Amino acid sequence: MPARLAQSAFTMFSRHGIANVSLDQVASHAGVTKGSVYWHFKSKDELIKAACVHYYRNTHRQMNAEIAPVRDPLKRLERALRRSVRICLLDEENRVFTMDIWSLSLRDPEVRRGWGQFYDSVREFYMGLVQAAALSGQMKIDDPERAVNLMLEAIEGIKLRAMFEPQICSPREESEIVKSLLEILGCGKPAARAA
Amino acid sequence: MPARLAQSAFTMFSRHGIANVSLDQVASHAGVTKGSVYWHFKSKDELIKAACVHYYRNTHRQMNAEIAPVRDPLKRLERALRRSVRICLLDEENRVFTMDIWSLSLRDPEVRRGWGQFYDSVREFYMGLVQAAALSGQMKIDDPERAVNLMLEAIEGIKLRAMFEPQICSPREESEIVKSLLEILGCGKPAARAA
DNA sequence: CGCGTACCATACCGGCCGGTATGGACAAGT
DNA sequence: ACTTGTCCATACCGGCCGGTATGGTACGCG
Repeated sequence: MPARLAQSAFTMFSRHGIANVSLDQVASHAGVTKGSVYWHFKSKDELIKAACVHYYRNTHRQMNAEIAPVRDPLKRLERALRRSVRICLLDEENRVFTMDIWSLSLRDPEVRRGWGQFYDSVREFYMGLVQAAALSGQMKIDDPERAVNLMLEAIEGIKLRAMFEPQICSPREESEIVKSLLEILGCGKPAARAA
Repeated sequence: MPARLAQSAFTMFSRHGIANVSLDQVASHAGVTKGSVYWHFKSKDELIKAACVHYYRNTHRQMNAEIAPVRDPLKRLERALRRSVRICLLDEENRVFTMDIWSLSLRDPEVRRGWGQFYDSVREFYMGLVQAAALSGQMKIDDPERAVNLMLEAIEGIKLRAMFEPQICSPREESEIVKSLLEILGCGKPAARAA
């Protein structure tokens, strides 16, 4: 039941924003009442943190599932990137949730720490993919850590740009962006660098 | 007085977050009371939008002042980048305000539109700098628009990374980041691209 | 069967804050 | 001097929501 409440909290938070969701609504969505919420969590903040953990786990699970069926290192990297970009471009609920968590992180050190660890794990995830691709000789990269950091920064920026320029949320743009990210990683530049 | 209220609103919002600041506090900071606020603005949302406009204007003013004393195109670009990066790394109040505005943008189309126009102007600003540098032959760039977009995305990402990894907020990292951004723009790669 | 315990529903409180209603100070116009 | 309009202070309302207090139900256990 705690997991179910965390799930409901995440869903409602993602849909309407954390500040606009009361504990009554979360409880109602989970089929219980506020009394039950306060039995399992001692405050709204605790519930928010539980929703974050739910989000972290889900993200990792889906990301691993995305690259699982592919063996080729470069294709795995590209698949992961494509999924990240697609979420940034299209998943509006993801935007709502992450934005609110970022705002919260500014004032709640615990939330900030949790999200920071999540980012670390994402970085490690991509570092693994990049190094695998580099080992297989499919790409060459001078400073992997720095390149991955720069790429991750760009991904977050894309999420923001998608908010204010919905017109970039097309499959064509998606491919373009993925290509740009691969270029940051030192890969690609297939024809543009011809001159 | 409306300008003064907008200024006070921006200051308070930046310090404590929009949701945590009541109109009484804003009025008190400006030396008046809520009655005056509701005389000049018909709601808190209006005041928030006024604070945004204040922020846009200030940013443009300071940015232009930053590059004004320099003539060399490439140095102007680098100076602008350095300032943008520094704000992302160090200006915590800027983070608070922008985060809250981003969250608001998700639900208020008017706020979103305003911020989108602001971003457009920033892009134009950097496009001008990049094209000037390109015309002077100091850098060569295939697709300026695309490169500038990618760079701006990375800048926003840096603001986020600085939240969760305060250790990157050093002058040394600042220079590194500026160098990375210049590389995105097609400039630099001083020795790394030797191979 | 009595009893404690885990889990959940109901009812209620109280503070905060956006918004309003009202009145007063002060200047300008006639 | 009287009105009118601007600008601001004071007082107050009312809803929302986090949090609590309490009661009820089912189950396990001796």
